[in-house]
Amino acid sequence: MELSKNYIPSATEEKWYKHWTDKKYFNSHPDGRPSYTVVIPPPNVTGVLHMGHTLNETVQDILVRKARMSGFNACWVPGSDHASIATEAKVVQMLKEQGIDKSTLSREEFLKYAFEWKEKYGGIIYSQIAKLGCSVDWDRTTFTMDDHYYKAVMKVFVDLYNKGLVYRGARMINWDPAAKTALSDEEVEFKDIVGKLYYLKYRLADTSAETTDKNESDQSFENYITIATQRPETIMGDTAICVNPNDERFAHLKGKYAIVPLIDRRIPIIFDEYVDPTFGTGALKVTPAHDINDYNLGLKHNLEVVDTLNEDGTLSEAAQIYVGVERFAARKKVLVELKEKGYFLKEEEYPSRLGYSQRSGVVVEPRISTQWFLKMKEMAGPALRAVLDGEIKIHPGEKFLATYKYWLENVKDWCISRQLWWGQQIPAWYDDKGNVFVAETREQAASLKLQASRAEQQDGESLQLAADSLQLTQDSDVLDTWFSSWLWPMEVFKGISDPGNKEVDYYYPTSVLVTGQDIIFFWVARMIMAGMHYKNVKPFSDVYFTGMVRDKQGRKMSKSLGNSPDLLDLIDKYGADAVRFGIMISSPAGNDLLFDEASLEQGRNFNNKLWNALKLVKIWEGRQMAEDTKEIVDDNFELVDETKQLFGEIDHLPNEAHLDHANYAINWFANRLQQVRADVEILYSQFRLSEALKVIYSLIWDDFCSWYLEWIKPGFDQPIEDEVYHKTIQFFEELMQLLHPFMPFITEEIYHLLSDKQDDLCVKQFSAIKEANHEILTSGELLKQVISALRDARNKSQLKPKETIKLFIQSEHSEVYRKIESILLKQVNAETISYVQETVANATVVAIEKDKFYIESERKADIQAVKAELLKDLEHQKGFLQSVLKKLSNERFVANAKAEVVDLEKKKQADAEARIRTIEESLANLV
RNA sequence: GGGAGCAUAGCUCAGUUGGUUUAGAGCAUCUGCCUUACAAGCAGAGGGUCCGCGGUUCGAACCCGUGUGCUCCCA
Repeated sequence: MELSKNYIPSATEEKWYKHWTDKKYFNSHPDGRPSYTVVIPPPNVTGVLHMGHTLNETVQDILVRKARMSGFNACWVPGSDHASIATEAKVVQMLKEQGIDKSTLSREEFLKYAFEWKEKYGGIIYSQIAKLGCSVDWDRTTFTMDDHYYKAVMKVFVDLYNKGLVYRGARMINWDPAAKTALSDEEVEFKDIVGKLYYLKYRLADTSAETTDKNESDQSFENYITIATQRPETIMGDTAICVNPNDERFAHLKGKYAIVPLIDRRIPIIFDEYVDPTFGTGALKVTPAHDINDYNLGLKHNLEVVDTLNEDGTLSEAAQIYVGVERFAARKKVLVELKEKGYFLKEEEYPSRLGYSQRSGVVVEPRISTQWFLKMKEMAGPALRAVLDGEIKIHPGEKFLATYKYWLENVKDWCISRQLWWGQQIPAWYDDKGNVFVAETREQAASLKLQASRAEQQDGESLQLAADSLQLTQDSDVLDTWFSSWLWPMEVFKGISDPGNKEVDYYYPTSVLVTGQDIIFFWVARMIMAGMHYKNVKPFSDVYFTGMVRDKQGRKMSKSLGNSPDLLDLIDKYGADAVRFGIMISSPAGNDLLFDEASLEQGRNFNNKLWNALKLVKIWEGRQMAEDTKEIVDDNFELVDETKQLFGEIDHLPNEAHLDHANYAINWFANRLQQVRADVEILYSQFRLSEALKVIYSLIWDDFCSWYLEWIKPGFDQPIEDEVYHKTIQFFEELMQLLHPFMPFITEEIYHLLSDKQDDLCVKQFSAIKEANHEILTSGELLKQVISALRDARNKSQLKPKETIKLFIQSEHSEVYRKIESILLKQVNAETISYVQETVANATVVAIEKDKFYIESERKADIQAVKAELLKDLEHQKGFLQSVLKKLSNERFVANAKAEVVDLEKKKQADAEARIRTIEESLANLV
């Protein structure tokens, strides 16, 4: 079969993904095997996968595929969440473009449009997940608004309400004036800004007169108090001025009143230690409706609450002036008027922080509003314990444990209601008197009301009203999306809607949760809360936090910066395997990763390397020697003596040495493979996937391609021994298996091209790892070292690759080199190798350990260059010896250090001395 | 303001309980090669005050203190 020059990903990716899904390899059903369960962090239904998702999904796929190939019943559940605010905003926008105003629609009509929109665009994200090669069980795809999921959310809400954990009340909440909904504390992002502090004069009211004189505003400001504020547009909501009781400057104002500028409201001057006398002027204007701290002051001092803002952020009737003007425009107008009327003193720059809505991006308005809340203190305890006790392990732990702990210990109640339509409508019903009945259905709510009225009036006669005739109105708000996604690890297996079912018993708790560190509170902590509350069992054993994906310059990827590449474009350009490789190789666990397309190029090059190695091996196919099929190496990779003899007796073997050195190479690589497999296993267990990939990459590129294949490569047009060929195919297959979780497509493709297969790599189980033989590994390292040093010497002597050399080896253990002679011969392009006892004159000399290698060639050796090289090495060795001697001559070192350490230093000394002798002898020879 | 993390080659990072041949890798750079799988490649090389200062120790990239710089979280 003719193989293309380069690997073409597009040709194979679709084919294999279809094959895997047709074979139902990704579908999981409970069985006797241990489960390995992962639930996808549901991307929101409106979106497309960005680079952060790509990293995330790749990590999960690696873990899941590895588990699937290691005896586990791997189950990866895909899905998406309904993203209340984001989706509603998009649907509203779409309707607007069609000339439809949301306010003209009924709830039902709007939801019909929203579901249509979801059907149309919700699938994009799934096709991207598939493109990336993710081995999810598509039959389990879950959406947070699915019927069973909806019911589960209702059930949980009602249950928590009945337990007294969910309550309704008027509180200061974060209000998004663009989305016109409440937000939770976590949905507010604070940004540093340079704000302005405006100093304003408030006249003091004349205490002698009960009512203020209309003419007062014309009077000069003889008696006034100066306040500093960042929000002059809120002065119309002022209901007090507060000063510190210990501040002597204001002591005389006790019991006095001040007049709010522009609207002439008379407000008391109150005293509270909350006020910092050193900030601003030491006098604080108190606006209980528009600041959380002022709100608390208001509660304490029984102040009036004047809400001067509408839900869309414009000034309300209560403001009296500039009604209907947007808040920031109003600020400008108010300032102008304050200046005109002489209330304005000065302004200064002031570094501050402002809260922005995570969803709409507008400045969040603190607002008093009646909302539904979940008590968090009660939920936090078990969630904290599960992590602190180590039941759930966080990776990387040192970074996030403290954050997690702090949040849970200081958590405030969670505002769970949203003034939106897209989402689970709150299952609370009100009667005309404002009584609330919380139940999963209207009927149950009605019967609750019936019961309540029965309890109230014993008279049964008036209660003939049927439940359905009761005029109940359902709460028009929906629940925060996170109030549904916190049930995710349970409800994807219907653990809430159908508790105790077979599936949830088998798959829960899940194995690992892979997600971004930015949703540690939004989602991770709350999932742990829900899991502990409803199952009293952790939702997952490990949490793996990936870092943020940034661009090359370290900036966060964002739509506004336009620095986030399109995933499908990248896959088109480099192939899915290369994208996976690129993002993983540059992604140290838990650290942010600087995304650079160069790493994808590296991935594509790696694909190509694999492809070319395949081509080389395929050239040998059919060129194998018809041969006795006897094994040449046994299970321990040792050469079987019998086989050795057998080959020795076969006269048509063209190059006995070739088999000999091929056997050496096979033995070495077999052990090297086992060694790396063991290393990779440890790295997996520590979630150090980036390093695992690096190790595998190097094993394939360096050890397999650059060394092993070169060592066993037969001469041009020469045949290859059947056994060497098959052993090589086997190695190649094992390497593909090892790499498969990281780069599933090309590995499956090559696996099948190497030889005819009935099975698929995707589900091929890993064999047990064998203990590697360190002797052969060390020997291989020495061989590599010798080859590299001799090649370096050739380079430095400016020998062309084609020019041959005569190599003389002076060693006390020449048998070591005789065993690998033919490899050495080929690798350094020597025409002969001889063993000598004496130095060889006028040759380039290379000293390695205690052995000396002389290179003789047509080209005269550059004695000066060789000498300089040796002197440099000598200096280094002497310096090293010095440091060792310094330690050994230190009595306290010898007395205190462990015996092994001292012995090691002694060995270092002996080795260094031997090397120095070798170098000095070589130098002497040069003169 | 409170807390956490980080600082090692030009860049991105490893470096396990302090001792493992006077610090390792990948990428980038430089030199030489179109060598019969691969120039998206091969062979080789150079490159470090382990952020500064102080301490503990026989011995510190590693432990402690301190300063500086960066990042993140929280208020």
